[in-house]
Amino acid sequence: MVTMSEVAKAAGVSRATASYALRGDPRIAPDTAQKVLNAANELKYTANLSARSLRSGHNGVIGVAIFELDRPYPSEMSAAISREATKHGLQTIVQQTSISKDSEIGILKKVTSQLCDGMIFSPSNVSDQEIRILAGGKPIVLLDALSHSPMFDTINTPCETGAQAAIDHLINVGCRNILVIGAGGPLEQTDGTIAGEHQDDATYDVTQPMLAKTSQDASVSDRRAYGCLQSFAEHGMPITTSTFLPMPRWDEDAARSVGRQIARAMQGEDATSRVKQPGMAPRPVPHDVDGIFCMTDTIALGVMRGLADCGVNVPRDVKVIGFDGISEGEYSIPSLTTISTDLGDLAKQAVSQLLDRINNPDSGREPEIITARYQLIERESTNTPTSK
Amino acid sequence: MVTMSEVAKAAGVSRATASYALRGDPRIAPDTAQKVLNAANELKYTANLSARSLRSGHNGVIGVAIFELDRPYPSEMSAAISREATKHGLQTIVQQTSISKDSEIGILKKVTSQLCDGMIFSPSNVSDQEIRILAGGKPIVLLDALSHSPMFDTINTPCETGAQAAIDHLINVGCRNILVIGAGGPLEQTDGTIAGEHQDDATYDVTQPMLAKTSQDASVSDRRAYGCLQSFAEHGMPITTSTFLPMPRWDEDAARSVGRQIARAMQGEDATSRVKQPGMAPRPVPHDVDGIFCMTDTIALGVMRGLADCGVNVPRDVKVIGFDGISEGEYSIPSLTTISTDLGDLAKQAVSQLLDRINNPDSGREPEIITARYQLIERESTNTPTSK
DNA sequence: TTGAAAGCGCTACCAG
DNA sequence: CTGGTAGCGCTTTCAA
Repeated sequence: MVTMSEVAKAAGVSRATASYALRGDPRIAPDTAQKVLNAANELKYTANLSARSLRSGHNGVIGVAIFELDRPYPSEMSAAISREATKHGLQTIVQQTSISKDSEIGILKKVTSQLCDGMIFSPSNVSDQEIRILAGGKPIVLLDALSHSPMFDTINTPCETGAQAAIDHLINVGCRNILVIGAGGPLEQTDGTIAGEHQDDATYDVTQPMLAKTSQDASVSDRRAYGCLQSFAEHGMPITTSTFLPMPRWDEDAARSVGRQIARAMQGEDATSRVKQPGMAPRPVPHDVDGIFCMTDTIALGVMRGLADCGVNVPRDVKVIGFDGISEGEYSIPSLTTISTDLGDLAKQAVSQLLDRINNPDSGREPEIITARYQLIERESTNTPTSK
Repeated sequence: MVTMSEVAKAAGVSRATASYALRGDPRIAPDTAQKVLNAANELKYTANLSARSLRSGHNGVIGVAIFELDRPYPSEMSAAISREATKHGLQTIVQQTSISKDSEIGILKKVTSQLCDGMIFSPSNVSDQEIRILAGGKPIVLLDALSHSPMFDTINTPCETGAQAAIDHLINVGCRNILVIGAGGPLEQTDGTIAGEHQDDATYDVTQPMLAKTSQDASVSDRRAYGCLQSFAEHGMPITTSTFLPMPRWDEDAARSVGRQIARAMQGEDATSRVKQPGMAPRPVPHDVDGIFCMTDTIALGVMRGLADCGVNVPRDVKVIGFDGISEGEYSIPSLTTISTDLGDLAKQAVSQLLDRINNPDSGREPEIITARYQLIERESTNTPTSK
């Protein structure tokens, strides 16, 4: 491995001069600098990042820590951040935190915060407090913070407005019995049961539980549920104990199973259908559902697959809209209408905030909360017969 | 940031002793070690990776460099490697190399080889020679090398046997006019034209061009094309100038367009159909195609989407099989039959090779070439009426 | 405008 | 078994 000393010697200057010249410091005379650059090229010199990092405290690398690498949304997000960082001359390294939930903390502590000048982090199980400690003073930008007033700059996905737009869209295309999948909604209580469930599936005044919840929580699913409520309220549509169907895990397989059960309910095989999921009490599901909003595109694709398993046609029998805008939804059959988070915008904001913190470590400015843009992308899964 | 000196002081020992104790060196007395560990815990000490790396030359982190982060196959592969590395107590960082082709080299040089003890690299544009220089002496394991005799340990996807199994399967389910999408096959010449194309789509003796090609090239598509040829030969099925349909870019959008054009050809709107793709001369496509093998699942999903756009039903009108085994294919409609590369096996082999090189840098053993396992997963896209 | 020298935090060699 | 100590390669004062 060729070191800076060798370059300096080859160029006939001192190590210090070489260091300045290589980073383009103006205090070095142009021709001296050129000599050093030539020598470096000649020897194929590359700066040792560990040494640089150790000495100066930064190395031009930022970290991205996401839950899972092999899911479409996080991986598209990481790719977008990576591309954005490149525009600023930064390198990006990505880490998945999920491998073992217990070790999530250790992973962050050990690598992401140490190898990088700062990190963009999508938290799942760790609190702000813990993150602060893990980061070791390095700048952090959160993606979808878990609390309303996070300790770090935060870029949120457009949960409230996006979800509202999703329900608006379903109503616009004629849906009147809408099911929301992946969120407990205002009726879900902390013990996992559903408020008013005993009320025999009738309309139920949700004002109290709704307010109680939305003032405390800030999880992605709660914020999206809140957006749904806004839309329902504006359209004067009542919600019932079967409007929201929570899912213990947001994965495609579970969604497919839910899709199948909804299909059977729609086909009336069982008059009092309830959806069963592992680790959750059975939940009632409306028999006359004509529109479904899923918390993520992945859930939507799974549900659509489950509906197809049982011969229910989307969009003819029921319309489906997702959230995220993963590219998979463009090529699925039917293609998926979705609230597409603008990942380019999200990445731009996240990198910009992080850079500001890296470059002005002592600015002392308050954490900023930014919401990324979104776009409603209408595709086949909510087509109406006349609209095509 | 708390340093080792502080831990040592708190524990009442020297820095050296602290260093040994923290890494569990047996020469330190158990109770001394415990004292140090307690102090470290107390102070929330974390080792500085840059310093460790600078001094000892390794830090327990391995790098994975893939082309694109936001495509299913590479991201699933990275996730698998990441999980495998964890089992060995290693951390993994992932980088995408594609941001700009020009910068691919710079990225490798600057980060992946410097921040890590070694790297697993899926090459796209750089030669072995270049990689060797970029790696700066760090161990490298290649995924799907570009040459037959690479300079590094290499884990290959099961191209030949997998592709052969794919064609075998299509033939088994009754296909007689098979189209291979994404590879030029033996007839594609270095100038991009097709040998024997003037022969009016008739059967054409491909022995010469086939041998000429397969003895030189080792790209993934060539190796998969070779597997196809084996199967065709064994079944006595002739190949024609329209058996192989190359694609300039393996992306879903281009595949969808190809799918549409094939659909139109099948529907006989144009008696002499040719598939047009940007940057490529129009290629003939068989009108009576009844089975399609795509070089990747992503292409297959795009093609199926294109066929669906034009009302062609899979598997009724034509059967489709892909390659890779991405999870998307399990939930697509129809679900996709595929040659699924065993990513667990691939990851295990890759990490194991890399670890051996890291731990025995001077073993001098020859580069090893390993082929990962695969599995044929039969799903709806090749279902026959009787088989379900 | 350049050079000398002092470390960044850690590991690994020795000596005790 | 433990402690002193010399750097890993670089950046960054401070002098010249």
